[in-house]
Amino acid sequence: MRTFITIEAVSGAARAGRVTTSRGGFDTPCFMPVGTRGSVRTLSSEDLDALGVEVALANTYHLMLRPGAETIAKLGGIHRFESWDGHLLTDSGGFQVFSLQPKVDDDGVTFRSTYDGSLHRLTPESAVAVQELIGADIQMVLDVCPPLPSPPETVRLAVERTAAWAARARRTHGRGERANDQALFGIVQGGVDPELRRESARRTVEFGFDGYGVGGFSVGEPRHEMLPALATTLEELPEDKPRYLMGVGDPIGLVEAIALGVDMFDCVLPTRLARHGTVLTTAGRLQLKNAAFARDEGPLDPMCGCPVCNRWSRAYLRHLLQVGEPTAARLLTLHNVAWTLALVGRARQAIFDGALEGLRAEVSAAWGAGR
RNA sequence: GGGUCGGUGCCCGAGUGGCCAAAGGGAGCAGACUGUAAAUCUGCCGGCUCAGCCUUCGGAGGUUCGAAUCCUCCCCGGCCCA
Repeated sequence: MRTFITIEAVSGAARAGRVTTSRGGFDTPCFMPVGTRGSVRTLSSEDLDALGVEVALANTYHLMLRPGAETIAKLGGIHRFESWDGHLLTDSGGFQVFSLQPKVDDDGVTFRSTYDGSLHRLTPESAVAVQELIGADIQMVLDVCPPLPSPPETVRLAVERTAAWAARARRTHGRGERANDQALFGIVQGGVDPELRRESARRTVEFGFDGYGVGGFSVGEPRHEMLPALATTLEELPEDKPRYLMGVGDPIGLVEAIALGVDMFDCVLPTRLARHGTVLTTAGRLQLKNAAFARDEGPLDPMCGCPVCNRWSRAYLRHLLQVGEPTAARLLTLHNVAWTLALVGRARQAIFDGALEGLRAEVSAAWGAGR
């Protein structure tokens, strides 16, 4: 089946539609809460169901090390393993190229396991093979993601290698037993140079992927440098394929990118902030640890209808945080994910209603100065 | 009653003549976090009219140019003996 179709363009560049995969459809724009080991850490698959998460993201890097792709395959694949019926996207491990500072050469990457220090190798071909074994619905090609700022030649090299690796991944994909049910996304690089982005996008599109990831952002660059480069990228990506901005998840970033036409996002920010006590609200970020909330009986966000806001007070949740209860991390994660999902849902509706500008203004006002 | 070890900043706990307002934890306060090595990291944390001064290391005296550190007595704990 392995087909991806975005329904119709609505309201100029911004679109809202439905992507179809072998597991059914999901709405776009959509947000994927990111989990290190295949789940969202403090949340279970059951929680994700309850929250209405459409696509979950798992990390190839971790799964190939523990429990190992072969083990997951033996156990019937990642969906069965995690008891997750929704869509599942695996990151190729390319981000580790950036965050774990491994050795990168023309053929692939070598890195050390953060579990036991052992050496491992990932190539465009093996990354695809591992993801097929895991059984992800949507797989990402192995790419090179340099930090920003980086010298022009570094960004250039990342674009070249990513393109070469895309070609190799494309050739490899589909050879596995279940590969026909699985989609493969290419990834665009190019730093904050709009024209290099354009070039990278064009070259990636030539390989004819099922969807396109936009990587290399959210690595330290200011928003005013990201958006122009993102804009030219999107101009080159086909409108009938999902466009996936990797690693962006702050409220302004989400809404601005959606306005430019992005369909999918993933980000650790909502879950990490939650674990550290920062709460996403309609009025902006809220540092729940602040003493000011010790006796605040109100909900985290009066405008939020999530299960946490419906039941517990800021005072209680802050207390859990102060005494180090793991429940605090879980409850706040539940809220932050629900809140982010609701924001993206509002954006989706706003596109249909032609009211995206209003939402942009609202989010910009609440989250303006900070990030 | 005798012996012995000890009483340090909100708490725990280093320090045993100057480099000590006093290590290090914890707590508290504030902040960061964007394809998760991150339940992590950073800053502040006696007071003030703040490159200096004042008040602090159980209490009171004393030795010394100078003491949380040495001496004397006292108060309070732990342990051992009676």
